[in-house]
Amino acid sequence: MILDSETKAVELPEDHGNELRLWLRLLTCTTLIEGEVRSRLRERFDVTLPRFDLMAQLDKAPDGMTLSDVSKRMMVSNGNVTGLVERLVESGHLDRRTSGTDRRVQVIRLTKTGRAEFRKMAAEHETWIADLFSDLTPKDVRELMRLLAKTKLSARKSAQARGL
Amino acid sequence: MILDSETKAVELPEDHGNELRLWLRLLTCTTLIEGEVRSRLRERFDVTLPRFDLMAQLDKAPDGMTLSDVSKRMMVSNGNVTGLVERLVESGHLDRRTSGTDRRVQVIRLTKTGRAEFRKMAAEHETWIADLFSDLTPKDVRELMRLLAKTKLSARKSAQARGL
DNA sequence: GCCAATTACTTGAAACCTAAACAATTTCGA
DNA sequence: TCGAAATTGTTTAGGTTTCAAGTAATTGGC
Repeated sequence: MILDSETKAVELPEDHGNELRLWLRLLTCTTLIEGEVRSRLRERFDVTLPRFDLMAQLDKAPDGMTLSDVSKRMMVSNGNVTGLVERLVESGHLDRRTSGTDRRVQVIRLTKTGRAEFRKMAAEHETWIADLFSDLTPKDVRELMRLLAKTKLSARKSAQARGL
Repeated sequence: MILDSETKAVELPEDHGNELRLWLRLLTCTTLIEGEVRSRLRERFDVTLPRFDLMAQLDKAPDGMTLSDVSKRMMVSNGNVTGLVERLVESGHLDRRTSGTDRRVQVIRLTKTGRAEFRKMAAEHETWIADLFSDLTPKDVRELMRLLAKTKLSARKSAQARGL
């Protein structure tokens, strides 16, 4: 099948080992940090990471969010959010009500208790993250931000291209 | 409580916003790519990501691995591996036997079928990854590798420090 | 040789997660 | 205005995941 190595009109198995190694390293970093945060959250506040993440989204939206918004922001499935919200309403951290203008829509927001509790956790959480990244110089951080932004765009583009 | 802003012998709430934003971006990238890989694996080969990951570990170890090895490498809990292996043995992808020298130890390896199937998936998987990262230049890739290596060390150190 | 500590793995409960099918509601074109 | 299409959220089934507690086997100090 290899007929023309000049014009590249053939299917040579190119070497993508570097990209693969990069992906594995990216995954390792994330898993490592995520696991550490997860275990500290449980140990210190007896809360799970998904709950913390959901509350973090809501803390940034004083007027509340719809379940779809949350689902998109957190990049998790609809059904997942339903269950997560269910448990957080149950525990008194979230308030949930049907939208006045669209009866399909559920608007959720943090309760007073939920917000206070989250703020306490968030403050400590931020120091954990700073500590986990503490060997990086400010320049490293800037450079990583830049390269990850580029990565994000690249991945989104590729995912988008497949979607159609 | 703030008495001495010169010697820094006080607890000022420092700003770690940049590290936090970096972490969120890192998480976004990983989630994005992982979700894409997950959905392509399902669509193309009807296999889940955890199964693919486990098989990938075993493909690199022709003589097999113990469950503990797998658990450490994949950074998941022991109990998780037990169930995962269970299902892969059931489906004929894995072979599992008790070690001859230590009857607590289970050694697992890919079956012939399992290996063949994995190799097919892996080849395609590699092109997906290359595509997802395709907007990065070789220099970007090198630079990311370097910075992520540094990040990994930093995080490991911080996690280690807490562990004792 | 004995027994306490460690190691390897399994089990069980609860939570998390996805994909797919579904019901309710809204939107919008003809 | 009517009805098809799209949107929002729930439900269901099947996996994945953690943590904690438990069992079995080995190791090492005495």
